[in-house]
Amino acid sequence: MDEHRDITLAKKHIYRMTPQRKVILEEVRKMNNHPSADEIYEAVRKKLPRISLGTVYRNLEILSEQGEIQKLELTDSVNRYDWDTRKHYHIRCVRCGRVDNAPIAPMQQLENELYGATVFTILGHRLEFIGLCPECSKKLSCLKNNPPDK
Amino acid sequence: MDEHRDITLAKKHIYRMTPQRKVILEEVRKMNNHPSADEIYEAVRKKLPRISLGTVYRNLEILSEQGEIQKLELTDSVNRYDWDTRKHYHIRCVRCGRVDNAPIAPMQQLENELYGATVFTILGHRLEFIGLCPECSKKLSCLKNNPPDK
DNA sequence: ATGATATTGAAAATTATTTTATAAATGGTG
DNA sequence: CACCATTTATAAAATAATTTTCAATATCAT
Repeated sequence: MDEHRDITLAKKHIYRMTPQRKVILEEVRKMNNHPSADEIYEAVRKKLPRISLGTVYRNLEILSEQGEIQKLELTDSVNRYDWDTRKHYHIRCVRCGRVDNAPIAPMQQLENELYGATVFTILGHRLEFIGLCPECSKKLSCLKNNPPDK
Repeated sequence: MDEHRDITLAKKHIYRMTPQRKVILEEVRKMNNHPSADEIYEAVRKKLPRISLGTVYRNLEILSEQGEIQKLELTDSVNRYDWDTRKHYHIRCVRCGRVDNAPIAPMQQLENELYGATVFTILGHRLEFIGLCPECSKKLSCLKNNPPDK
């Protein structure tokens, strides 16, 4: 409900490097599939069995705030995380949720097109492609020839 | 967690026109500010005081499935609804959540650029601009000259 | 009017995420 | 090294948006 940003100009938090934070970062950097917090939790648990999910969430937030990782807020129910902090777009499978990078260069000029045409001050944009991964495409075309309900 | 789409080819539901559904549609058509389910609920309640929030959610889903309205899944915690079902982009204020239409034409050719460059079958794309509405811009520039914490 | 089934209201369930409280760990300083 | 102000971890509870359940109607093609 209240998702308004914190606008205080308070002094920056000084973060400490903890074993938990280090392992979380290492694990995210090993994952190439844009994992969710829960998937990262499961991976980290193998190294630190007593870690709590809350710690994972908190550290993912801190790490993305620090620019160590990128938080992907896709039009999906779950947020995903990416070790690659460079600007790039994504493509998401509507059926299974798989997320790949979209091989297309970021288009900053999109924002320029709005200049003067809106009363808003533009800060950025978000572009996400929706599609079907090869596996789901295949399953769906099978279903089409052979519907499950006769 | 399980947000995979229903892929059954079962026979289409036959929807009935209820007073509730009709009032919900009428109210959304009156609103120009991309209202959330809760805002629609409040508006509808003035006409039908005994309606439940669940009914509003259920009908908004049905109405958007039927193409009577458009469901906007922005990178916001709440979904919004739009009486205008034509393809268009939006710009959202990061601070207060206000959503305006983005005065820029839909770019279908964006999807073509991915053709052959990804293993996905492209179904669509989503483009959302992030910014500050005039009111929030003003408040922020005041804060800059006069920070709340000395 | 009748009957099959879609729909409602109210409440409970779900899901992802955030917050709280208490205890423990960290790292700069004397 | 010991002290100490914080930051952080854990576990559990809280939150918030949305969905589901279920028993009681309402709808509409026949």
